[in-house]
Amino acid sequence: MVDDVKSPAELTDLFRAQGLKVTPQRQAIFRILHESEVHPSAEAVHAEVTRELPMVSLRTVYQTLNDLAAMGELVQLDLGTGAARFDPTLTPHHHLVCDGCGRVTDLEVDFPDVSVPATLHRGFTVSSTQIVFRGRCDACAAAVPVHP
Amino acid sequence: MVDDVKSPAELTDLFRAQGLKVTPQRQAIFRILHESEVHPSAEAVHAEVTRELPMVSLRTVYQTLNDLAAMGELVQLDLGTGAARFDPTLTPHHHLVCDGCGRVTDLEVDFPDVSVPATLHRGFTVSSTQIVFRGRCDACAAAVPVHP
DNA sequence: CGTTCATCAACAACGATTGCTAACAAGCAA
DNA sequence: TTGCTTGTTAGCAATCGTTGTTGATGAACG
Ligand SMILES: [Mn+2]
Ligand SMILES: [Mn+2]
Ligand SMILES: [Zn+2]
Ligand SMILES: [Zn+2]
Repeated sequence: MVDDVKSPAELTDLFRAQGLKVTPQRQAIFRILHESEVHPSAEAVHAEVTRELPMVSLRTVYQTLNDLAAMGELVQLDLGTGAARFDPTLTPHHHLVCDGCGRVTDLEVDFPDVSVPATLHRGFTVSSTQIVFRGRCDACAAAVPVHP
Repeated sequence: MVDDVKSPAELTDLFRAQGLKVTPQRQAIFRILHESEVHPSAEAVHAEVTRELPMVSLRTVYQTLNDLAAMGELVQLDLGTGAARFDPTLTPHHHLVCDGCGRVTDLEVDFPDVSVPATLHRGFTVSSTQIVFRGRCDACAAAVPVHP
């Protein structure tokens, strides 16, 4: 079972409960995240939002995404693709990252053997484990047969 | 057996073979990388270099680190710690990243079970697998006992 | 020694993100 | 409804890490 980002209605309640106001801009962001199958950057969310509300600033999008991440309703990923990616899937999972187009795909597989051996952790306390498989997605592999 | 960055002498030969000149600045960078136990950022390398050669510009450091990375003699890591880190250990391995101080520690352990199941890779071709354990190093765990 | 290339300084510029602030508008009370 | 209060927004400046540009200088290599 996958723990996804809450529905726009639930996020609305949550924001009100935190004393935050629920604006049309925020509601649009809630909706976009809830419907998103990808791992959008702030820019990408902004591009979506401005299709409905052309005047929303990128600043506002960052603000709301940060608020959601701070509440734990959204996961911020830094995968070395330039911009941070926001993940509406809250359950811990891993990722395939395409070096060609930057596409991020979920890998919902548990690797129970992956942990730091007690003899090697030297006092380090692990709070999260991220596995990133880098390579090329089907589309990018087809586009560049041999050499770039 | 660990495949480390080549010695200053070897890198000197390599640069000459590529038609690149070997300057005191570059030699200092070669030496620093060869002696480094950490995963320095370009800034950190620059700070070291300027202890010997105070006039070396950060631009030159970036240039040389990029040259080395392009030759495959140095690995550039993006671990979400702000600046890129340069890794003198060339053998594939994994990392512990401290969320407190940004320290990066090697984990030279092989996890043979970590791979993308054939039923799930959907045409994705994996070229590298990175495992990052995030958490707190001993020093940072001690510094922040309960709450920040 | 002469050619070539690297370096330097001093910038500007970049992309991603955050800080600042004046103007605005949502929420609430009367 | 009206008006007040306060959170929110848009717009812009600024930040950080990194790269591009310039032209003058100097060093490396053959
Ligand atoms: Mn994901
Ligand atoms: Mn390493
Ligand atoms: Zn791709
Ligand atoms: Zn630490």
